[in-house]
Amino acid sequence: MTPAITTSLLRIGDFATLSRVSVKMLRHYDTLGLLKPVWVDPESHYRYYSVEQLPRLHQLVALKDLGFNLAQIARLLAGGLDDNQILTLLQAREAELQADITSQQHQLMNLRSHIARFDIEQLDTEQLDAERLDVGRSDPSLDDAVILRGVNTISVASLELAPTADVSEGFVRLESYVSKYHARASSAPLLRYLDTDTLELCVPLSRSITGTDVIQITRLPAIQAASTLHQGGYDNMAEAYSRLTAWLELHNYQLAGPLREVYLRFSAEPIEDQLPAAFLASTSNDYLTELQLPIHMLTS
Amino acid sequence: MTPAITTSLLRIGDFATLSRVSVKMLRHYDTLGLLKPVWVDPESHYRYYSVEQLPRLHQLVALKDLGFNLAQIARLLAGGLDDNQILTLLQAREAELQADITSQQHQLMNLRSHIARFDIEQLDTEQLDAERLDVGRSDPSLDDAVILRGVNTISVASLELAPTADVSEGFVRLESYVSKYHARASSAPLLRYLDTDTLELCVPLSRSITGTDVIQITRLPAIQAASTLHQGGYDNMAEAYSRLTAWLELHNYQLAGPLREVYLRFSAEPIEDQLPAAFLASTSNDYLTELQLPIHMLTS
DNA sequence: AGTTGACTCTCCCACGGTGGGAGGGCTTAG
DNA sequence: CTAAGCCCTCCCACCGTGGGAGAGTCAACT
Repeated sequence: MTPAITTSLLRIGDFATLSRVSVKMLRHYDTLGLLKPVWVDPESHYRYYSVEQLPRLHQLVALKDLGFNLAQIARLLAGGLDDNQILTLLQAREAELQADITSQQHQLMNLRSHIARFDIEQLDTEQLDAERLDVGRSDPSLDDAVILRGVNTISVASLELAPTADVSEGFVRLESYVSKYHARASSAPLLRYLDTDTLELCVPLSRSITGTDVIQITRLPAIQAASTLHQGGYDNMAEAYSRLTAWLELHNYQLAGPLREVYLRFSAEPIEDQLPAAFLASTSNDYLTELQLPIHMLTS
Repeated sequence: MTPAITTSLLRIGDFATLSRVSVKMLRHYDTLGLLKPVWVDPESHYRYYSVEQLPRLHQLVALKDLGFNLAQIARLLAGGLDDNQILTLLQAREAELQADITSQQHQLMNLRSHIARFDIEQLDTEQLDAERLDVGRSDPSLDDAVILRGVNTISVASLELAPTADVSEGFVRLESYVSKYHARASSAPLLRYLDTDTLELCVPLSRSITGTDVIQITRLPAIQAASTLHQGGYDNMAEAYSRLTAWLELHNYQLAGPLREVYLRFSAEPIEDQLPAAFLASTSNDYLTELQLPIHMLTS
């Protein structure tokens, strides 16, 4: 009983049929060195495979189905990795996949709240036909002025003030303090409404510096925020605020932190003229302010 | 109070800073017609944007975050779609996303069962060191011979037999019946163990034909299957079977239907010689059989 | 032995969203 | 007027997959 298995050679098409992997891909795996044919005719360059290669190919496909890319599969199939290394790769992939799923679930919830909004509008339609004909109406699908966006953590120098205090004087103090250290990051200054009798002015930092009694160095947390823009002077921002709160209710989100006003374009005080020019506006018509309302997504 | 808003024009870099979208992408959106600058200098070709364009850009980004591609976004932003059309698009995207998530969750469970297997092995290692040194051992990460794969529905002509009956005679009957109709699909014939005293022989069909009293035309359901290959004659397939069942236990899956034997390479009876040559083997050493064990994934 | 049809070879291109870089023009502050 | 920093267009790369052109090869049937 010698195990004299003399398997016949398969041409690439037959091997493709057997393995249910396309000819194109087999050739690709060959050039990548993932699965070389057992024999290649030196004259015709025809690739010849053997059934013994099916298990390896199936491993390859299985790894692909786990979401590894071909480079990673090459490393895994090459062997020479001990169990711990393999385990690490698997776990890394697990974490990645986990993260992907979470982010897609967020997408899905987001999408559903948009769809829900349509359903509400359709109900309205039935009841409020008369009114609607007059009103005309903005495009309902594309939240005209409010968007949901992620905001990263920001290192800032901050200063707390009473609501009655002079805000721009506070910013001047902050900017001049930060500029002494040459630590000004080139992003927009902002303000947070910590509670009804505290404002917090923030100026982004490019590196860590030390604070003072009143000027604190902190990191603002990353948030998901409902965001809207207000263009023009600061006297009429009520509209933007009501847009935000209406959106919040409609989409069924919950407040998750202090509101932020981000000053995207504004008038520079003399002391602030080291700021990136992109942020400077010449007239109050050009002022641009982003309102960010931090939210939790309700896991419905 | 005329609304004479005369906004200044922004160069692409400033607009990119404000919108947090890269310059590259702004140019790309321009060429795709998704967001044209309000003005382009005809001499220098410099693009000039206005802050009024930010809301549109933010809509664009929001849609991108919902997973729409740029072509779809173009359609959505172009306007001219009524509510129902938009709703349809949103729902289509919802379904797609839902499907993606499901498939990724399958991936994740699959991945976890591989990881779990490692943990088990590491436990074994502590307890069974002595033995293991002798045994040598196959690579544990890449289930050497068993893979998990999806199998699509297959239209087949089928014939039920008792386990004692002559299988190859049954296949001859099936193949000759099917070939009369020229309805043979070019994939491998298979057998299902319906219960302890019924075998079902199946021959894939390329189109629907009518059956007879004993030859039935059906569709095999799509399954997830643990799959392994057996090479050689049919007298010693026990090893392959035990591989499968061991794998099943190890990975904590549940049986979800009758086992299938797929005859990937075998000896052709004369009557069957219309079969694709890829399936024909000349010696029993070249026989190739795939065992498919349909499984449910346990939602752990 | 030659023809024919099916198969295979290599090489190039495309997708989509994003970024890198080269080579050259434009603007604006000093 | 110069230098630095913008901006322009055009090309290339990623990654996994497939399409197609043009040429060569194999096997089966006259």
